[in-house]
Amino acid sequence: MQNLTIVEIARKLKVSTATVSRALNGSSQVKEATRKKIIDFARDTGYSINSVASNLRSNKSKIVGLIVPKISMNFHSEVITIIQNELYKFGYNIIILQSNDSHELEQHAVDTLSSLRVAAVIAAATLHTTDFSHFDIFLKKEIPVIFYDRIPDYPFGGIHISGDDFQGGYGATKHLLDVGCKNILHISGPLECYLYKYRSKGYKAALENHGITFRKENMYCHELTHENAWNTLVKAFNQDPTIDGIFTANDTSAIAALEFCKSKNIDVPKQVKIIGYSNDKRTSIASPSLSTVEQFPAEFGKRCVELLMQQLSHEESGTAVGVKTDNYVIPVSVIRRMST
Amino acid sequence: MQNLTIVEIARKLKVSTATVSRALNGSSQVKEATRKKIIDFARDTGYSINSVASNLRSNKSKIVGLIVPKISMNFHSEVITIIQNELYKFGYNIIILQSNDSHELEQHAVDTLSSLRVAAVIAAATLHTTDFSHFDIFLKKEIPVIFYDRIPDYPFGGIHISGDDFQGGYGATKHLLDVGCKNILHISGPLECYLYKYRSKGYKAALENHGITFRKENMYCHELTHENAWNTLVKAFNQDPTIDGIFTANDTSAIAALEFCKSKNIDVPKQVKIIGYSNDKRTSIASPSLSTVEQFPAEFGKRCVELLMQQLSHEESGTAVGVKTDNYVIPVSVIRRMST
DNA sequence: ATGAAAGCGCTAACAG
DNA sequence: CTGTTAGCGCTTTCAT
Repeated sequence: MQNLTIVEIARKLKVSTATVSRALNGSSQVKEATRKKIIDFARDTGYSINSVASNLRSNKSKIVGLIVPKISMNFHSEVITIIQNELYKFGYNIIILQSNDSHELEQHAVDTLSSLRVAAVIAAATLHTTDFSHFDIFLKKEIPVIFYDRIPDYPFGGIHISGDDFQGGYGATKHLLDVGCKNILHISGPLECYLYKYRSKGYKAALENHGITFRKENMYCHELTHENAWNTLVKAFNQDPTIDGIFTANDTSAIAALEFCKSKNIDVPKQVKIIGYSNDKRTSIASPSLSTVEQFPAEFGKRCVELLMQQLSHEESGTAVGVKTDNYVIPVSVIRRMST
Repeated sequence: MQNLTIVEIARKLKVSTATVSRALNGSSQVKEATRKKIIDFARDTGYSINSVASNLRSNKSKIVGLIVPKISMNFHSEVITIIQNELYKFGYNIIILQSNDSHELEQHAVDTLSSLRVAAVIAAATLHTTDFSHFDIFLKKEIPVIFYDRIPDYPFGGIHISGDDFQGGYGATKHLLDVGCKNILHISGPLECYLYKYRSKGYKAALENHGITFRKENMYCHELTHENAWNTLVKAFNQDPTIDGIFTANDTSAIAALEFCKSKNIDVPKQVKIIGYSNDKRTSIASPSLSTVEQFPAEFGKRCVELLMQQLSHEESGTAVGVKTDNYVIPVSVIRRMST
């Protein structure tokens, strides 16, 4: 079946395409009778506007591009769900591209979104992105960009929304200290990544504030897979069996730590206490349930959309003065469970 | 910054737009020197093709629309990840819309994708979708449609990819019987939904094949939230404390069952054995770890893309003879863990 | 309140 | 191998 166009509607109804377009877009300057005639005809014939043509002509679209490492990551999938549902309220849709934490794919995603002429971009960079200049293309075109979670750690355009990673790291470590730990192992991700950098800074600050000297043998940095964490644990406990607390910068590693302790008959929380990061769904299921740091993904999502719509509406009203640059921090909260 | 167009490139380089277009699209009939000149210029000036214009003119796009209940559902997020990564190999991108299991939103998603003129559609319907006629619009326009997981339970166009829900239900129940259960409770989702209908059929068939009469008091159907499952468990165990096996049609309910048993000091697996469905990440973390049915989401994703590309390439070569209709079934596999 | 006409940026005959 | 030309379907002045 061929797609019906407004030209055909216009011909059938003996009006001009301009009128059809107006009626369909709810312009106030169409006679009620004419409007009804057009709307009814469109409905009955199953007319569906060609957004591609519309977007080309008007040079705007209602599509927001998302770049995320992997949508199957619990935190991101929750953020995205919220983003989409919030954006829906404003008639926007999202197109999602995954970088799989590969710089090359991220670059490609940027190119794709740029070609697609999306209205705005929301991105969580790869673990290894330290240079964000490939995002410049959006800023140059005055396309709003919002980075969340994996944000640039240096002055860069766009809006940055991060969790309070320093406070998260500080709070998690302080919690372990408060419940009696003296020798805390920290398993961190790569320090180039904003998240891990500040979580570990929080870890160090908490130690210092409690009169404990940071020892670099107690901190390991690598991609936070289950396997990596396990290997680190083997090494760390071999070197120093007196470790009595573990703070991991994600929950997968905390789960690995829990399983490691079980396998070595180390009692959790008696001998070793564990706290993770992100409040992954699995942490509350584990036994003992794992303490962790709640990041409030819904807040991230809402904040992203709120700030985006702010910019987009400014733009529409011509009030735009280039792309806004700003930083927002979402508070975190330590969740105490049975592992501490 | 204004977007550079091929018209401007053509003018600067003193060639025609056609030549620019050809060079940029890798046409073989452009002199090497000309091509290089154009490609270089485009790269240096940061030209980015306007896909919107290109799509409009050529009446095709490299975007596949996805409609899913919720991307934060473990199974779906895994399927989507695979779909996107597979599609990437063919230069396609995806635009994702969530129905939140609402019929109204699903309808809206269909409208949106239709307007966007996507190349194809991949959909997992809402829990309550029994009438799929709103998807007709794609079939009429000869846009390939692939339903997965939540597929129509009656002859309907497009390709249907489902897990082997009957065998899954059968296998799970048989497994409980094999390990000694005599009185098995089945917590199912709404039977209008393909998935649950066939899982429960499998449950019944397994009972019968083992000489056990199905009793309708042992089967409850409702949306499978943690809370609903909990309420059902309270009711069921009040009525019949001799239940010694529980087969839930999703993992959230299995987790609820496990927690329920713990709260009532019912030993799992000694007094009651539990098996869920989907191999959610949480099931292997639970303690005792939960048996479940693996659905191989990666297979779903790969199959979707494989079949899609088949159709899309047919279409391209003009071999299309309407939209293909077919059914594919992905095998499942019972995973035995400590809960049984 | 409506119509005529121009054109968004690109592709694809067709011609040379 | 390259250029000319005609739109894709829609929105948007500018008239009337």
